[in-house]
Amino acid sequence: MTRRPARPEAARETASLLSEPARVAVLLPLPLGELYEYAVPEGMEPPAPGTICSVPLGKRFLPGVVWDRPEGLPEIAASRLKPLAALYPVPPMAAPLRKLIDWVAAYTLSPPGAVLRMGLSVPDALEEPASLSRVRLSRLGGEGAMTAARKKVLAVLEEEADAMAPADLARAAGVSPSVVAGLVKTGWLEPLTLSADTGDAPDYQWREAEFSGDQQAAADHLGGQVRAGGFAVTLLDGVTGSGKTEVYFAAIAAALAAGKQALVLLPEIALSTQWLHRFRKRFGAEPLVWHSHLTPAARRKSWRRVALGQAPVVVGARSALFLPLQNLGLIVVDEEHEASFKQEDGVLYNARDMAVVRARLEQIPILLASATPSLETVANVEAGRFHCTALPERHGVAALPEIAAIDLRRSPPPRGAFLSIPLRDAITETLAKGEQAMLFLNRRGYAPLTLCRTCGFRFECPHCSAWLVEHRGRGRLLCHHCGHSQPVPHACPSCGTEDALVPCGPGVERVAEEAAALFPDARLAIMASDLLSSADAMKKLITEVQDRQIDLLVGTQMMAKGHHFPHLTLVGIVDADLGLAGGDLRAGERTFQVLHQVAGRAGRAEHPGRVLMQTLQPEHPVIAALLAGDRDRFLAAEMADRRAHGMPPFGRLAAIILSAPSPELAEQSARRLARLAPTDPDVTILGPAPAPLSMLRGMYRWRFLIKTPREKLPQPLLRAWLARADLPKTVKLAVDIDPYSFL
DNA sequence: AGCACGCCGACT
DNA sequence: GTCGGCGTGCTC
Repeated sequence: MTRRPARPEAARETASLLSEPARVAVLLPLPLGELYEYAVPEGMEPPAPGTICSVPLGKRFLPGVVWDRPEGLPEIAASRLKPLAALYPVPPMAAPLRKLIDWVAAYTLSPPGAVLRMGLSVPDALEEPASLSRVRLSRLGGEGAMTAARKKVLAVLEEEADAMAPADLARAAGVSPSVVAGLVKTGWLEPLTLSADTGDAPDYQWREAEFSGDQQAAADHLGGQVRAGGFAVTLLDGVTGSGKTEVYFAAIAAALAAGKQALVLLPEIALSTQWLHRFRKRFGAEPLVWHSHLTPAARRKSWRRVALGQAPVVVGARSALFLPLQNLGLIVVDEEHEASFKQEDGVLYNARDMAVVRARLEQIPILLASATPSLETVANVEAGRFHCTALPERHGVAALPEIAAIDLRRSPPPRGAFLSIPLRDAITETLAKGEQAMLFLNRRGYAPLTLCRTCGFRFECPHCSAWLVEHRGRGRLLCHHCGHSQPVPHACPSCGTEDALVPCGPGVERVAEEAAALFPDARLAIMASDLLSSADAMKKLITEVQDRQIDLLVGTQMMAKGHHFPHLTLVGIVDADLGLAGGDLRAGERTFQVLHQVAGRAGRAEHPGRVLMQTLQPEHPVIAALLAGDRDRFLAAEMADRRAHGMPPFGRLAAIILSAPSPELAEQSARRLARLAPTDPDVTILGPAPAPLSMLRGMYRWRFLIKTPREKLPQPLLRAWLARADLPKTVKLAVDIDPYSFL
């Protein structure tokens, strides 16, 4: 280790004598793969790691973060170094977040800069807020002489805008700033104070919740963890209605009481007005909300508030994980089993898992909450790596309503229809009692396949190997993978026969059509992501359902998420087998989770509910477990199955996806890569094979699946393997560690 | 990620 | 003869 010079100036003098400027390594928010070095301008103290600065790159300027210099970073010639351009007036990125970025990069095999991009997603936010002073025309007019210069100013304001910054206004009018100042003084113009970009942190005033004994014990335990600090992972296992949210609110309160911040990750923030409402009720103020649909201005403002320490509680979707919270005391991941925590493009990471990593780097506790925990989490609890706090059901409230199967082999729906007679009868009864019913089908659109009755032609996406899905509401055929859209023609494009196109299979729109014909007096609504234009439309529909302006609700998965419909007493699952068809690794788990969640929509304390599941295979383990209401039996069976096959959580998976502009090139490249595959007795390499979606967005795809034992991380092997691959530039290679999608 | 450089088609 | 398409390569 080199000794620190007694006088820092001495070091600088030496450096300048040798004309060797100090240099720093900077991570740029680009997929560059390595750090770039910059010269520290003369007279500037070398900025510490974490400092956010602006640096020249080519002919533009980019924000970057001064990074810890890794061992063996090759020094480039001093003559090639460009100087740092400026330091941003924001607090430095703290060491745990920098380590998280490096960790996620190494784990996902992504360039660190690509990960940094998620943490520096709002370049504008690094600048000081724009001047907030503006002037506008006064309604009352003013006093004093109306000179030519003053007239020009007023004319510009009349033409151009309601309000302008004084300096801009003077420039636009071609007068000196003093003219504008004079107009303000005489009352022709009035000054405006725009809302500040940042403000004081909200003042949370929480009250203690009224807890049952078990809830209180859980809350005390979690509060103790937060006060003690240190890394600990706890599964908060509790069904809907067990008070799970209130219990973790107690942990958040403990963090706030200790002067720490809390970060809550939720799967889909847009859907959680109910969550925000509960938070507000408990804490008396809103948390800071972060998700990818924020407007640029809101993003900027929120990022600044977080960076400047004005956001004690942040709730967000997965990208909130990379926010620069400086003083974290707790992370909560609610609905931890949700597949949407897995980012499926760009850097492929699972926010739930990376949240655990952040908690470890920050040395703080993290809570994973779910009514249907993932097998990964359950296995970690069983292995003693995670703690578990289970909340028993509340007395008098059934965890799940009674679930019954309708065996479609015995009670098939009438020809061309999708609702069986028993389900129709149940809806009739429910509506007759003045109660609400819900029909669930996890498939958007009218029909998943359209074909020609005469020649058998099927509508296929021109860019993907997938059928086009008819969306009757919009009168178009859509590809659910790439967004391709085309009108539905009258004649078959292949044989030209008119009116021969028939929809095959049901989507929510078609089920709604059938229900509308069967129950013409019922007020019906469809809830699907593509039919609701905005979060507001969603909110409005939910309110209508809660106010009993809707009798019959037909919808997809988005209906299942945390909405409380007190008058809903019947849930009909139109096709319980749908999710099991693909047969991928998580099909059973996913189906169990979504159907469990949908079933939980039926009934509340005073109105017992019931669930009817249409199925062709009531004896299937997943369906049988749902019918028996036995989650733990399902988990145990699924766990045994995964263990027997060395699948996650008992083994590790990684996928390699090659995409190329032609099928030949894709196959050729895959075979070339296969020849370079490592041979390791512990490692199973499946493939190469065409991906199930062999064409996606016009690219032809082949894939490998790599399976290793739990103790053996696949990254070193993959890194070595892929480094040897020399593929044509047009072939894209993506690595998906812990894949969720097997398409 | 940008942005330039660099070779092949339709036009002022 | 140019304008411009996007393939390829570089940025400390």
